[in-house]
Amino acid sequence: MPTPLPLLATDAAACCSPVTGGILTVEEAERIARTFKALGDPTRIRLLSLIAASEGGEACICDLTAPVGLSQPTVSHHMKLLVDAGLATREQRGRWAYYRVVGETLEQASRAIRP
Amino acid sequence: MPTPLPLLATDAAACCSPVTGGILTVEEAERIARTFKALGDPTRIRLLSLIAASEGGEACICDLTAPVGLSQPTVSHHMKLLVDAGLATREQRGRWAYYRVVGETLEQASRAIRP
DNA sequence: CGGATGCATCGACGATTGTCAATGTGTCGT
DNA sequence: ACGACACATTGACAATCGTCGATGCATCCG
Repeated sequence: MPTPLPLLATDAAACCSPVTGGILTVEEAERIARTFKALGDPTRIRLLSLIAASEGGEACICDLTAPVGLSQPTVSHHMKLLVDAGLATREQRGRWAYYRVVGETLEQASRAIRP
Repeated sequence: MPTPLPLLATDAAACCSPVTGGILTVEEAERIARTFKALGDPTRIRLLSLIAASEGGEACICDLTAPVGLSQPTVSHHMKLLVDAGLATREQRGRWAYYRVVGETLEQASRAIRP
């Protein structure tokens, strides 16, 4: 079977014009800025890094509070922002909430500022 | 000659660990977040896009105020932030201040979040 | 059932941000 | 030299943000 349907392989790439690829509309600029705003805090950058480096690529809040040195509510707050921005996912399993990094969103953001 | 000295060919790449490439130090996270903070505003995203799309890849404040629909001091303020973040350069020529996008910084930021 | 655990939400606080009008600074043309 | 121009800086304001302690809401275990 010869790789049947590439089809929308470059889907994520086609969806968004890069910053340096022509004048962006206000809506496009707002969408792009929303993602980078979520990335514009050292604690959140650190949280993404910690989750990505965790076993199985996932971590719960209890694994994250100590490394970042902040209170549990604050970490929960940051994780909510990351989830809202599409940079992380949340999955409740029993008492714990497991977070994962969404590579697709990171790649999309990365592509948006590739010069 | 068998590709004599690659050496520092990947210099810009080697300078900064990516977010998903291991646990970042606080300093690295702060450096990365500083850049994305500057990119986390729709007006600034739009300004970069406008400058990059301008003739010669440069633009003065007077070219930018009308498209973004903000006052001249506000545009000056945003451009100062972009320059401070290393995302733009400023060159005074006569009465005008010409701004350009710094592709290297964009690429570095892009690389930092490549999953 | 009852206590303990993991997390989210709420309310509050100081700090930062985006915006503007007014003003200051340097440069050009007449 | 003087007015006009392009831009930066200042001061002020409302809005947003990052943080915490206190509290609420599930879920698990004995």
